[in-house]
Amino acid sequence: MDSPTPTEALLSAPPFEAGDFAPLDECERGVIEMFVSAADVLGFPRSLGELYGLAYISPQPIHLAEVCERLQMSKGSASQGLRTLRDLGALKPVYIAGDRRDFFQPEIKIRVLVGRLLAERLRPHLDRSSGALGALQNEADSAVSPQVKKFRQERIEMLGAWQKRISTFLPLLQRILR
Amino acid sequence: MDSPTPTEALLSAPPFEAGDFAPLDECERGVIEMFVSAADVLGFPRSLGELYGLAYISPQPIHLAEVCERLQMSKGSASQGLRTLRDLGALKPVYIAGDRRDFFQPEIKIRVLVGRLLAERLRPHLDRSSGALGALQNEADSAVSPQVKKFRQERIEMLGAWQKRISTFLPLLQRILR
DNA sequence: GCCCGTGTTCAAAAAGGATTGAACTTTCCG
DNA sequence: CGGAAAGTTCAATCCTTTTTGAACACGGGC
Repeated sequence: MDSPTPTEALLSAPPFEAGDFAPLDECERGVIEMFVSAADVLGFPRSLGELYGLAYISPQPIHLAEVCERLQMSKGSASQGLRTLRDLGALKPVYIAGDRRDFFQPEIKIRVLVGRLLAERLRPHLDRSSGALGALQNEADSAVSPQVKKFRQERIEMLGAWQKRISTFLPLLQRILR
Repeated sequence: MDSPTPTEALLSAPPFEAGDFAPLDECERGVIEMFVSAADVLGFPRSLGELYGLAYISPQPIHLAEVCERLQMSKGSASQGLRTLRDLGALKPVYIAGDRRDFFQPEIKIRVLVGRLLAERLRPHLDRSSGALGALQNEADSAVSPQVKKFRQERIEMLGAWQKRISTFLPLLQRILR
């Protein structure tokens, strides 16, 4: 597989082994780039942005072999990435009769995407810290001086207020993103 | 500075060189831990969480030497971290007459904090991608088949709608967080 | 001028994540 | 029962970010 005809070498420009899937065109690359950038903003690895981006701009459901070749990504990375996105609810499995491969379509309802994201990211943090807050209140009581004690109580109380605010804001956000 | 009396050695437990500032107590550690966790959620380095957390729970403005010793952080890290947080608007410089050191207090208005964060993180991405969207529309026009062309136009249009939605949502968020 | 306190810079080291690739499992089909 | 196709797993590797530490700048005060 290392001896393409001169014509092939010129036409199928990309210098990697030939395969069954077309290389990305300009438009696909552009869309994927935007999702990579978005993934970056959200602190997700680049590969997740690529995977979702490809799914988003693909008229047909995508599958492992396709993304490996078109995104030039290892099978391991693609497999894990697809699973992560499925667990996140960003990619939905699509059953195709008579085909053993696992196909995926993107979830495109922004409300669902954001909801899952918040549940996955923010919830755990909120839960952890709201649990810790009570203990902190007690710690503050054993402060060195009365002034410091009062200051700490205020600050910790404010922390609680922030959390409550955020907690009440999340459902509201869900409703807004309809 | 390496020969404390036996009593000192036992009382000032922590096994690092003695200094001018008290080690963190339980309460301070707990609060800082929460901000470290929050920094993690937001994708900021741990040290930024520590710095802001210490500032938040400190009745007095903090300064470089103090954070180095109390957080066991190198001068370089602390210096850069303080600057980053100042640039982000999360820490405010405090001038103290007759003292050459740079003191900082935390910004505690959540509206300001969130505003700066969005401006810093989301804006650049939104600007970049809204610029790219136009070009993508054109790319889509040169699609292979009419079906694909239509599909791509729809998807890219939806991308634009998402962005617009987010853009209009940000000012609203600002008003909600009052 | 010289020294000391304060803070910055930046090359190098360390740490932490992401990616790879090869071995492995499972399932289907002949 | 093979064997091929599809997917998973995970230790090793790679890469990016963070942190360190030492050298450097700056600014008074003596």
